[in-house]
Amino acid sequence: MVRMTTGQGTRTKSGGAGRTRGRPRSFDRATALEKALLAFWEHGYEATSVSDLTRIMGIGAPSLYAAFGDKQSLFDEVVRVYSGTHGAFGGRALAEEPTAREGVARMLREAAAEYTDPGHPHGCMIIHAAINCTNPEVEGALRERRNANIAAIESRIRADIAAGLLPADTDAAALARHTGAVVQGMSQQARDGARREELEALAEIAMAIWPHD
Amino acid sequence: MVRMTTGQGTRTKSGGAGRTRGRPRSFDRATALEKALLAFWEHGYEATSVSDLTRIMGIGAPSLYAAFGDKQSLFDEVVRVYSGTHGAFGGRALAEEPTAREGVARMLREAAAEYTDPGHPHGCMIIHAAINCTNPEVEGALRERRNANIAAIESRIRADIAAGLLPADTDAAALARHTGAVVQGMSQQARDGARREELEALAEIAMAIWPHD
DNA sequence: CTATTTGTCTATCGGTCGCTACAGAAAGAC
DNA sequence: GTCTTTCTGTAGCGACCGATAGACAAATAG
Repeated sequence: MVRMTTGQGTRTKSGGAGRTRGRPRSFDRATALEKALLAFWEHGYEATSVSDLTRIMGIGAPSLYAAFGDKQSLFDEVVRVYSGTHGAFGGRALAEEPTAREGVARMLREAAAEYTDPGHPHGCMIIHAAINCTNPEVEGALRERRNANIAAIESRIRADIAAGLLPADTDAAALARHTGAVVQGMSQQARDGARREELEALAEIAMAIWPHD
Repeated sequence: MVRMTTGQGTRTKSGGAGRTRGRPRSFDRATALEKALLAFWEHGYEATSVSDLTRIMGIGAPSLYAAFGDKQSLFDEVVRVYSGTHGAFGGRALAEEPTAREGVARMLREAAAEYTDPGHPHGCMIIHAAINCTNPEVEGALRERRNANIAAIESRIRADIAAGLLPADTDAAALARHTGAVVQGMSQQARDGARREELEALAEIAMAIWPHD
């Protein structure tokens, strides 16, 4: 296998002038990271081997370890990238819509589209990438992110209760858990082959539990 | 490690009189199968190694392979046992309650209890044991069971529509998918540490989408 | 140029995976 | 008793796991 030897990789931290010292990296770090993201998303943390990663990223194992640390720190970085891109629609919806109800409605609508997008693996990586995992740190990190997402929904609902937009006796925790469960179930069903319209119909039904207009 | 040598294992197929020929099995097959079930339930198919299994089941690897075939057929048998015991509450609820609504309500109520039972691993084995799995047969087998469960809910709803117990324009497929999503989300949250009362509150909210009494 | 620094390549490490060959042990058949 | 059948324990198979040592390549610094 012939690979490029004329290094034209991106300069990290090059503030315009100063190039780094030694031999330049022969691959684009961000591109390789995106490849790793897709692999982890599709197969999960443990089912994606370092050998899979080096093949998909197009680099050798020593390059991977030099650029990203070990497999676990590569995965950590992938999770951070995912949370800021494909996984950010929920937080955006809650932050940008005027009410919790509209925020959740948009979250579910966008989840139906995102989780079935043919351009990338189906479902949510945070929900599925470390389910059957022998590494408790990796498993726990994603669990905390899932619970944090539910807590964010609950917090948004509490804000609406405080603002008088929802009845004072609303069970914010249970309502948030319900929303989280619907999202998690939608992700599972997207992985199991559900189509976008099916998830949209599911989401619409789920919204019926909210106070109607 | 000293193990029993006086064979008193169960006689398979012994119709009362005729014992089988050679050396009797030194362990109880059903008990060992139950141990394997708990291990697979807790850690999933791939994250449970044959070495884990032999240690937990208290037998050597050759005994395991002689009694159960390979790892995959042991798992298949575990799944069948699970579906007939811990995983049977949903089908029972749908079959025994007079309406789909009451069936689903009972299903969700029992799921909250079952998924958080401290006597065994949390959540549903069918939903979680083969998520990050390199074996497509195992992964596909559980996916088919999940989709079959949703189809069973849909079928029960359609029966109520035909009987006039639900409005004729009810979207049975979407309603069934919603129920399935709630169950799957409850299972995930049970794994993530949710308590029984929290899941019960979640389930109660989910029931609000049905026509009220 | 040489010296230094950093990345890539080949080849491999020790460990674990699922699985099994083989010899011996424990039962019934005779 | 001996013969046959079946199960058990040891010991190890080839394949893959995550990770790295060491030699070489490609850049800058002087």
